[in-house]
Amino acid sequence: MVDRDAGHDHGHSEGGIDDSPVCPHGRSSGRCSGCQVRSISVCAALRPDELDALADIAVDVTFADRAAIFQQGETAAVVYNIIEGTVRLYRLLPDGRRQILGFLLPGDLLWVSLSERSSFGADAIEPVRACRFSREDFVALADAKPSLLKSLHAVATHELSLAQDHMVLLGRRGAEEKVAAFLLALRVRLGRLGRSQVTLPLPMTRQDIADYLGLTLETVSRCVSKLARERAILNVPGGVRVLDLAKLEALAAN
Amino acid sequence: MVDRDAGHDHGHSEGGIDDSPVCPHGRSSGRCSGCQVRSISVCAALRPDELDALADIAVDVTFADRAAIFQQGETAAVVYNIIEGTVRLYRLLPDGRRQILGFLLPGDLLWVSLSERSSFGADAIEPVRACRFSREDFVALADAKPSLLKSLHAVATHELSLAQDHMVLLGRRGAEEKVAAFLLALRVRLGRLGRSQVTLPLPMTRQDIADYLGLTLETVSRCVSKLARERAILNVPGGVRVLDLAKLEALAAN
DNA sequence: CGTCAGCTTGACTCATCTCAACTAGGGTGG
DNA sequence: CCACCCTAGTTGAGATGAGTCAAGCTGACG
Repeated sequence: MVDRDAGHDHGHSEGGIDDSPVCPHGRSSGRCSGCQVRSISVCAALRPDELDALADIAVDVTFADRAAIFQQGETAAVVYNIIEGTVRLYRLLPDGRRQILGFLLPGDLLWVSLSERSSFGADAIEPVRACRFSREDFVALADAKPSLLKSLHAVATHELSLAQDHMVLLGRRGAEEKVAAFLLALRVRLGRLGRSQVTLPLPMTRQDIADYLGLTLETVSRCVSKLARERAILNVPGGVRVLDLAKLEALAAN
Repeated sequence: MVDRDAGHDHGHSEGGIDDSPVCPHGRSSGRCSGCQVRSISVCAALRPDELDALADIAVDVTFADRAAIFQQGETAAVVYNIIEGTVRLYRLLPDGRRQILGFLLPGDLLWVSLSERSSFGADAIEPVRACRFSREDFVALADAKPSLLKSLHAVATHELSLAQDHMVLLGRRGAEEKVAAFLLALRVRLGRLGRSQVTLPLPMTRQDIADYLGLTLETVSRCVSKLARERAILNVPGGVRVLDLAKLEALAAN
């Protein structure tokens, strides 16, 4: 439990590389409207003119693989909308134990609990492109556009529901069940993004999965091997292929 | 894992006993403003005139000890504001395993994830008094009063943060640590309600605590006994007295 | 070609679960 | 009023799932 996944030690690199506006000083129309994740993110709630207002306060940023987006305890007054790549959210205990709270995929919103210091950290686990808003701008826009605020609320409610799923998983499921449920949930989310339902990319390490599921990396590895041995999945480089969906679903027990 | 806590079998009793408005057909002024939990609930965000609007759509209801407030899967189009008593929120797996998602205390908001079918159930674990709103009324009011909507959003954000605490607890803490952390968190919440910080009432059963912490009731019992043996707490009927706060905090390790 | 991070696998340990017996308090009905 | 029952809680002894420690594998990269 001590020299666990040194990934976040790469931190402080403040991965922002490209900090220029999407289309510097350009006209707004069409910027957000061409966004590939708009239809599945908060922005979907906005009318075209509101979208332009949003585009005016948006900055396109990228983070390198393993870059820290922000750290637990930091007061980051920003909101990100993930466009591409995967982000892990985590919370650290004082003694170094880590719990991964969730993985963010394109279309997901990453907000630092408005104005307080963040209770969690976030880093990129593959190259990430995101849309950044300053907290003030974003809040001002939300104040002005009730539809955005309602949409935000819907997002928060949805996240709460995901958090509840996660609690059940952590508190009341066995190791094998956890792994199966994790893969199935990922499958569904990728499906909603229009990605393959069969070959699941796993950009996170075993340690990440373990910290997400409340297990050790060895246990995760053993469970994955077991699933592969039983021909429920097939290990492929960088991910996993679902061979027997029904068997996986039976193992996940819901 | 089969005949666990039969409490929710008492269900379907639909505990609503007193369904009459707070002050039937009466004038509104002063109803909500005299509410003992107003200052700590969503309602705190409202101006006096808005409070009157709220009072007009509020219905005072009570639930008997062990009564189901609503059940998982049910489409309950309501929002409750807890005034008195304790409520447990739970989620059931198909095979009967239960995870308690949280305990609601006076001032907490109980909403059924607006308009969808509820992914969790709720029941009273002692006599409960609550303020009920129909979903439509509540949403309409939130639409009309942005301050209420923002307040709601703040509540959701706060709950998300609590859920994250809970995930860390479930995924990365040992049994003793879990029990200590549970007692400390309860202490803080009761403190905010102006209740004793020393004698903590525990209206929930050991099984409830176990299902909240992801343990078995025997393990909870053993941990409580151990804490008592070490003079960190003292078992008193219906609850627990905190003897050595520092020791408890050390055990909870945060 | 050597190194290193990520992953796998095995052997053993240990925390927690399971099963079971027992105690205490409260309510009920004969 | 007492005998009984029922729920909640406690405690012990033994079983077991997951953790720990350790060795070895593999592919990427300098």
